[in-house]
Amino acid sequence: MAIELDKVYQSDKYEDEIYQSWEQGGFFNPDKQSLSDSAESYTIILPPPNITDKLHLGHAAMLAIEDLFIRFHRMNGYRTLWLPGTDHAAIATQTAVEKKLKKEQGVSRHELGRDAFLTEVNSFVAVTQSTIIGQMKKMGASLDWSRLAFTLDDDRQAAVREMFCQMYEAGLIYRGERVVNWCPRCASTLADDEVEYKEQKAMLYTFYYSQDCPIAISTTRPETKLGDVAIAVNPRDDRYKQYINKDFVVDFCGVELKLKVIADRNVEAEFGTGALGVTPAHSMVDWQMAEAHGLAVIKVIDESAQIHQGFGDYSGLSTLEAREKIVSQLTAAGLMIKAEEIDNKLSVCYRCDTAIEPLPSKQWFVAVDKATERLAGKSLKQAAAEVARLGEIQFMPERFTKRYLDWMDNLRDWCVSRQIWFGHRLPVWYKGKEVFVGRTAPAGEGWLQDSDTLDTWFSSGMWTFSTLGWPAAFANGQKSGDLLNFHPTQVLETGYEIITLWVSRMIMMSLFALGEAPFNKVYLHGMILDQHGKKMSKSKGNGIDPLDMIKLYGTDAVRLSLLTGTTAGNDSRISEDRIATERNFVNKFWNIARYISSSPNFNFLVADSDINYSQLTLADEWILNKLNILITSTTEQIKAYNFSVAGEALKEFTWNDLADWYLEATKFSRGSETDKVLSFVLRTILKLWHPFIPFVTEAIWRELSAKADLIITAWPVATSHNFAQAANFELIKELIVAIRTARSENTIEPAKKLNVIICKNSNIWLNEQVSLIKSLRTGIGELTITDNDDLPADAIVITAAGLTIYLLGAIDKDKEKNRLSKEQEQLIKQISGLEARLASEEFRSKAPADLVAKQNDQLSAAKDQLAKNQAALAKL
RNA sequence: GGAUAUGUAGCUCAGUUGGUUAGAGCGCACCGUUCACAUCGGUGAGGUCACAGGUUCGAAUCCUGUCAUGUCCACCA
Repeated sequence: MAIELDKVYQSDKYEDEIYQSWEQGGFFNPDKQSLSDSAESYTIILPPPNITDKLHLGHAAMLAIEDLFIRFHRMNGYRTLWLPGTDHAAIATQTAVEKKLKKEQGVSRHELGRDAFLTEVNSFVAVTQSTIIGQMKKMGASLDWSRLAFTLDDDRQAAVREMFCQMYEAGLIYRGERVVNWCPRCASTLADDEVEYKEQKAMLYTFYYSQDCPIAISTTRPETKLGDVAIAVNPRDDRYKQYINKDFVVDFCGVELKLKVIADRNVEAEFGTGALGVTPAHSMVDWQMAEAHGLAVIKVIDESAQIHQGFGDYSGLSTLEAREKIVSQLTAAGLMIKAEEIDNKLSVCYRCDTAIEPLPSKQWFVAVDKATERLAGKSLKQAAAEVARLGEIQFMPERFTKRYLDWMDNLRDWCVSRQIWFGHRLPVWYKGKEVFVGRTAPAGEGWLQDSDTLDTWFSSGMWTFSTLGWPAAFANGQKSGDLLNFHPTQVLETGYEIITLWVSRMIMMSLFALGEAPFNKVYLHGMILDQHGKKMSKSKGNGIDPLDMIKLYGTDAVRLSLLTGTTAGNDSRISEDRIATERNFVNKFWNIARYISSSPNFNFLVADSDINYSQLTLADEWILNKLNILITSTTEQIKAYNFSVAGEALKEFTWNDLADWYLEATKFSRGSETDKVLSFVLRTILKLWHPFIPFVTEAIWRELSAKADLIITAWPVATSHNFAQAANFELIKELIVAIRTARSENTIEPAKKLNVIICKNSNIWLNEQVSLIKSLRTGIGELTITDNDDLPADAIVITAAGLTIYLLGAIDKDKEKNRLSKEQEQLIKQISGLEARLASEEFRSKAPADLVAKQNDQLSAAKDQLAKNQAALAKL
């Protein structure tokens, strides 16, 4: 029976309702699916978005890609879990709330106090979190909300404490002093990744420490020289070889320094004087040199960026004041050789842009180089590198393996303590000199918990298993429950920019906690850029809000624009035009369904086996054959993560093959099975398209069928039937295209119909196809089929599909002449090229045989064509 | 400085292990339709595949170098 659909697909009429019914149907939850016990698992843990802000197009792309993988596997019968969550993003969130409080209430976090401030943060988080979840649902993400997690909720807090204690017990977490990146404004250490560099001009001073020291040094920070313990030179620098290992005691602006001359490869002979004053307390490199050479560490600058006690007049001065004072003293004493302006990169805090002070400080570290029994005698670093080297974890695209390994090999101990309030508080308590590390507070009076919190990546590093019930689900080395069913996960899909920050930490922590990698594959997507290739950002105002686009064009259009035209690891550009184009496709798809379902004999529930293959028309065979190939290629491409290629092929089929050819053909040549074929094709492409554009496919499915829920319908399988007649429809197509082309290339009076005579020499010729050719937008008036070669001299002759076609009508002969001679030129060029190649002995001996044969055929075809062309030209 | 990627039509991008005359979408021009489609369909114009060498019977594809752009890492004392 015929079904009436709206003329235009209205996304807002369907999307929310469909999402709700999916959710209520429990289709996102693997526990609620009827699956055989042997069903393989397919798990993706969603990279948790920061709760600081609403989602942007990058998130939308991530959701679209992962949802595609998930829906595909769900339809293929996997025990499919996609687990949602959000990240507390410690520093980022704290800063956001601090700014908000300052702006709205004019108070700082210190004025509020820790508890009151955290209450503020938590209410902020509650709001943003629900916003983000709402956005994910708008994107159609089929996430299992029953397992929703937050990196700072109770379960995750318990897991983090457990992890910290286990690592401590294994000797991998220690408290130590090291030069850390200290932000004096945030009063916090920063990880190396959180430091940014800013180009600026700086003064480079070159001077002698004192009259007694023969080596001059250069520095931009003379005030730190109060803490120097050595002078480093390049071992190959002849100027200084004689001084290596000598000690100097100098009076540097009133402060006594003991300086040892050391040789170190890291010193560049070309820079400055080629000699470097070593200040272990206030420079990362210097710290490493000091460690390597067993030198003392003298702290000059304190946490508020002032000169420390014990430096006489300098104590209490700001770094800048101290610098000016030292410079003027050196100048006065005649020790200053020169002061020049140079380009310099200043390290600044990524949150507040304040200059970083490298400072020695007591911090908690994860030892990455220490061998442990938990990792069979390997260190975290070794174990994490090994899984990538052995291919247990594969990066897509592969080139990122190298980036991962390079970074991993150079990894230093990971400083995990942060001096901020929002986050996982360290499970560490102090009483005097005593230190206690434990899952709960120690018994007894007087214990004070460490006020620091953990680096946000510590908790997100545990994300794949802390969300699946660890540690409770991991007793005596045995996994149970979700952890058993869903870990390791199959694929981590994320942006390439956080390989080092996040991916590496997840690998280390999973190896430590469970002895297994957290995932098998890492699929890396590129960044979403604007149409000019620039990063989208709020300050530039070039951002596109996915929700705005969804409102205007529908979720499916947004998804499709993010899923096609991309390749793994490469950035992609997106514009509103792109999304509008995809909306047009979605609407086209809807109208295909509308057309098919409007047939009086329409029956959506026809089974594959209902189609009688012996009753098919050429067009029926052709489309079924195309569809069969499409099923196979789509399945393979998605399995290989080439979803963009799969999407392009689906679009090609749907728009060009199905809509432009098959549907048009059915208007003029309808076989007895055509209605069944139409239903079958529609049903199949709805399934194939569903992972890409879930809403419109489900909407059509529901409108046409009593049975709901395309989302859990089985993925189509190709048939082994051989559609022998399919190729003959290709010939008809070719013929029609040739007539259309000839018509469009020649000037024809608009009202005039073309009369066409086809010279028959093929056995595929069927009467039913004649009407097809006549009607299919070719503008043909009369069509004659004849065996007679004796045809009108003034006709225009074209050939296609092995037939000779005569066009009669008001045709511009000059244009036709022009066209024919142009064609002739091309043919001659082609023939000479082919002849030259085929004449070459080497080509015939070395090229594959089928290629040679193919090109031979081609040559004779081209020669035939040329003869016909010349004959036609002669007639004109 | 090291690494990595990119450079293909006016624009956005495909191009799998080397193999006919290098493709798609958008835009543009022309023709045809108004019969499922805020239309739709067809045809066409436009490319020294960044540049220069090399390997090969054959190179957009492999190798070397150069240039441009992007990104990451390290360092800048």
